[in-house]
Amino acid sequence: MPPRHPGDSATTIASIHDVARTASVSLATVSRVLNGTGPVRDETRKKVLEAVERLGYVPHGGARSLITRQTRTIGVILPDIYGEFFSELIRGADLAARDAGYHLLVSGAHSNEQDTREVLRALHGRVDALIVMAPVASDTVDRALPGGVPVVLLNHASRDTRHRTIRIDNRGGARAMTEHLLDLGHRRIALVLGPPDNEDAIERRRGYEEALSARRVAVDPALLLPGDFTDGAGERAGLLVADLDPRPTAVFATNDAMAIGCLAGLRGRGLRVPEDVALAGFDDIPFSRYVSPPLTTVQVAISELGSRAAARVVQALAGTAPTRRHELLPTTLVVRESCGAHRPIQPRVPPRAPRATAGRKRRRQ
Amino acid sequence: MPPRHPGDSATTIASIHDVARTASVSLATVSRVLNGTGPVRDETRKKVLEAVERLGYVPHGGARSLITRQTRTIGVILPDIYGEFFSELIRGADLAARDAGYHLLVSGAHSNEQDTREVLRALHGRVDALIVMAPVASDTVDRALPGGVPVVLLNHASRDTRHRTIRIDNRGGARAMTEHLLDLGHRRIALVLGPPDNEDAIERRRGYEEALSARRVAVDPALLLPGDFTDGAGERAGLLVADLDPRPTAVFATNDAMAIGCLAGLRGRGLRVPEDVALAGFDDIPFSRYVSPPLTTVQVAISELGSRAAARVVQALAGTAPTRRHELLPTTLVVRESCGAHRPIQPRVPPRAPRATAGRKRRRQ
DNA sequence: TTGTATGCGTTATCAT
DNA sequence: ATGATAACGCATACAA
Repeated sequence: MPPRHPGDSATTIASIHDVARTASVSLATVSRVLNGTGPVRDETRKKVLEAVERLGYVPHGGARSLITRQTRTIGVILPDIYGEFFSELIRGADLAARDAGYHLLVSGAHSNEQDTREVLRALHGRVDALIVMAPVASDTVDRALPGGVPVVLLNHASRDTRHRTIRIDNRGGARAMTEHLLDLGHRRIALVLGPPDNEDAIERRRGYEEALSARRVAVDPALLLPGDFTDGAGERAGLLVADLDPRPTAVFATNDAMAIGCLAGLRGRGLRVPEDVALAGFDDIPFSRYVSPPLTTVQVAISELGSRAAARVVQALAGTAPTRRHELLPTTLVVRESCGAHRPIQPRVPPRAPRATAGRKRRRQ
Repeated sequence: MPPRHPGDSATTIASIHDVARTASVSLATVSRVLNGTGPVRDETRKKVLEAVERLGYVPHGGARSLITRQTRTIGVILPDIYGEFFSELIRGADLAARDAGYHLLVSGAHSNEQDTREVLRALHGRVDALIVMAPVASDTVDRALPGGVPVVLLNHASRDTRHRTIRIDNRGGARAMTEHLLDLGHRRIALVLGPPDNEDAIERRRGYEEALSARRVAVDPALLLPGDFTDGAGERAGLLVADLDPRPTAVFATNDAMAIGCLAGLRGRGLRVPEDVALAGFDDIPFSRYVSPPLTTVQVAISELGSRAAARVVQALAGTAPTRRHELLPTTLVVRESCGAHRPIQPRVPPRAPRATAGRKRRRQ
């Protein structure tokens, strides 16, 4: 072997063969030392370790996974929505995955099924399990995936899939919020909708309708405002609400981004929140407590959704604890001030109770 | 081969061998058909494709990458900070990576070097290139990585590394903001610091100090408030500012999360923004325009940071366009209302200009 | 146009 | 305690 140039070292990668040759032992011995399998004499071990150090040897994960038949990687497929939500989801999943010694292979932004299917195929042999949030049919997953790969579907529409699913209790949360507004005396409650084909949006709307029906309040189609989960749509909805006649006394935006946009829209029309119009959101993103007035919303433990998903596939991989297939993640009503339930704090006057602005939480379900 | 049970299909995965046998051709032919390499008779191709379909065969990415020596995957290593920032970064990187036919393998939350090093090692053979944002020494990367892997360091401290780097112009942005506040007549400008060991935080502070020095304004240590990039720290800083004597006339928080928290803190002490204290942030997260008053801040094109990073490693992989090693991403001053530059909008009175609330942007550098 | 044989870097099986 | 060798699933140089 010719002597290496300084710059060469960057391009020459040592394999287990090189280590074996340098240490004058066999491949098997090197492997044993590195993986702690089988007995090795202390002296031999030292020789091997020295060679490893000298050569800067790092095992090739790809080759290893070919024979061990596991990649220690979990694939995550996400739809194309951005913002707080996904960073939290990935964060939660990464934490749980790392705890179990797994990596995360994320792939986002998939609009159509065809696209998603290709990504699924490309992932075969690169991941041990999958967390899928994209809006794909359950059997599409089966088709694209060559079996044996545990899958957990996040917020998936159909309940009758054989795959594991975890869903946020969107309906229950929306129901709780609507009931809360009804309790405050509101009867004309506008709802800012999400994307028509979005499962979360559909469920939240359903919860709203259920709550109204249960109280014998008619669902007025004129109060159903279009939206798409972006703040821009919320702002437009706010303007619409201001012009509605008779004007709704409350607005329930099906996510916080729209609620915050809506606040700007209402303000733009000179309306005060909550004095003129009560406002509520959904998600409890971190900044919802910093808008003024602080936003009443439904808390969703997003990072927990991610971590539970990861935990589920990991335990499926380990073959332990065959928990029930379908899981529902509860939500929490967070009452702040935008709905008018609390007396709004007066500027320049200390609040009556020290922590009066803090969200009071009520567990649901 | 025994007949498969319906349930079996999920556990039995077909390999290229099975396809070859089913189609009565050789392995090579199947490979040729699937990869479009070499000539194949139409009839043979049809046979193979049929077999593929019937067996539900999906190529094994891991095995393939072993021989082709490329995984078509880019590793992303992130530090442990959460929120808007990373979702944007990953989003940008994923978009650019997908465009070039690459996947993203993300791994977050690495506190110490030791931890990071192990992750780096584990990634060998699973990724073709790396985007590293963790606070890790440049030569640690070299050590843990077995060479040949293109790396781009994000917001890395030392400029003298041989690795590619992309840095946000934190210093320039902070300088611009400080100058802006000075232009508005402020002389006592408090600075809410970030984590002491965070490179972005350090650079932002430096920009602040440079701007003051350039104008012959002394840097008062009493105006340097501790922080850690969280909204909680910002809130505490807000309380501190209110109690300072003499009170600063402006507060520059080194990120938006702290600025927003600071707003709450100032409010808690009955101070108005911008009338009593001007306020400015850094990052221009989406919600900074929705707080009231809308936040004056420095815009950072985060998703572009991600996409450029991905683009850089992709082009390094392709061996094209050896762009210069170190890149600086410019920032933009976004003047809204929290700094008092605009006349605050009067509630219930239409603003004088129709778009008076919109942020006015000024390019920098 | 197609098939055979070799190797990618590793672990696992069986000897020794 | 250690070594030789066969897989793992695929691509490819070479032969036919």
